[in-house]
Amino acid sequence: MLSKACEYGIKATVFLAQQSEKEKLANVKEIAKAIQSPEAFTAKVLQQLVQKSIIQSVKGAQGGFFIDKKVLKKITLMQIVAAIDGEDIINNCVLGLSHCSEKKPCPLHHKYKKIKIDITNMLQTSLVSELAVGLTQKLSVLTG
Amino acid sequence: MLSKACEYGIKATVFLAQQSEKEKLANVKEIAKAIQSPEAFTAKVLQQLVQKSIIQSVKGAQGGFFIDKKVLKKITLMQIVAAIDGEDIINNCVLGLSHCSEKKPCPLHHKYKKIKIDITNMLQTSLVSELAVGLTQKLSVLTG
DNA sequence: AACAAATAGGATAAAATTATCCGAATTAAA
DNA sequence: TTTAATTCGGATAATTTTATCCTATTTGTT
Repeated sequence: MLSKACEYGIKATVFLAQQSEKEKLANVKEIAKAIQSPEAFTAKVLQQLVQKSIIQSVKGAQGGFFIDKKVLKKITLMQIVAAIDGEDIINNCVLGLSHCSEKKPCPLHHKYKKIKIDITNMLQTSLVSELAVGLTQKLSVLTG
Repeated sequence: MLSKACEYGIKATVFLAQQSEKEKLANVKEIAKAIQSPEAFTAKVLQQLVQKSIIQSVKGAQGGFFIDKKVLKKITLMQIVAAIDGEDIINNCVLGLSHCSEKKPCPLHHKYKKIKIDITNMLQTSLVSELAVGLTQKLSVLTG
């Protein structure tokens, strides 16, 4: 469903959102520890998110990553997924047909349609900030 | 979501169901052509399905694959997915946590719960025979 | 009996994904 | 000004997935 890179990206962003609420930077080492992910690989994912302006970075000693407070409340999961995995998850046919459509549907098209819409909705309406609140309130976890 | 192998497996089985209704065998070449998949790789997938007794094979000249009429009407997509990809799609956490649960949920757990149930239902209630009927009636296609 | 058409299955190759390593650039702190 | 911490980005490696190739075996047909 989601690539490992994307899973890391989502978890890292939620963690960063939590830190940014406290006006804190977090560096790769802290992030990788918080989400139990390989450090170097996580660094690559963070780079992608910086390039797409979803998160921001500060170079040099005492540097790290953070999320701009102005945009923090508007970041959706869809933005992260699109940045890392692209929009395949929303566009692609469940059986891999290139031109699956209402007119020329694959055998599973109609049965899968609603699921795809639900996934799209989940990604588009889930705010990173909201997930971070749940984390802070210990209603959810990033590891285990 | 589904691996390529699994996509081929589902399409091949639906095609075979269609052929088996007509009491026809189909060999790898015919199947691969019908579902536009690489022949040798498709052969491997078919082998897996034979091993799990989802389809049957006839060796030697004029041989090929078919589905036993007695079980044809009972084969679900879940059986095929489980045979090829395993049950990860049903069991795994959307963010990759090993022990994601109601008690210790990942940040997306509750939002993803219903989707996972819907996917499970789709796979468990979709009969290969039913999908084959749609194909025969030209309500759906396996290629494109 | 010989041949040709098939599946079975092991070995190998190619491609994609995941992961690591290292050097350059940046910047705060000593 | 030097040093240390850090991101950036390129190169490389490991693993998994996808795909191909080849040989043995089976079996219908000639």
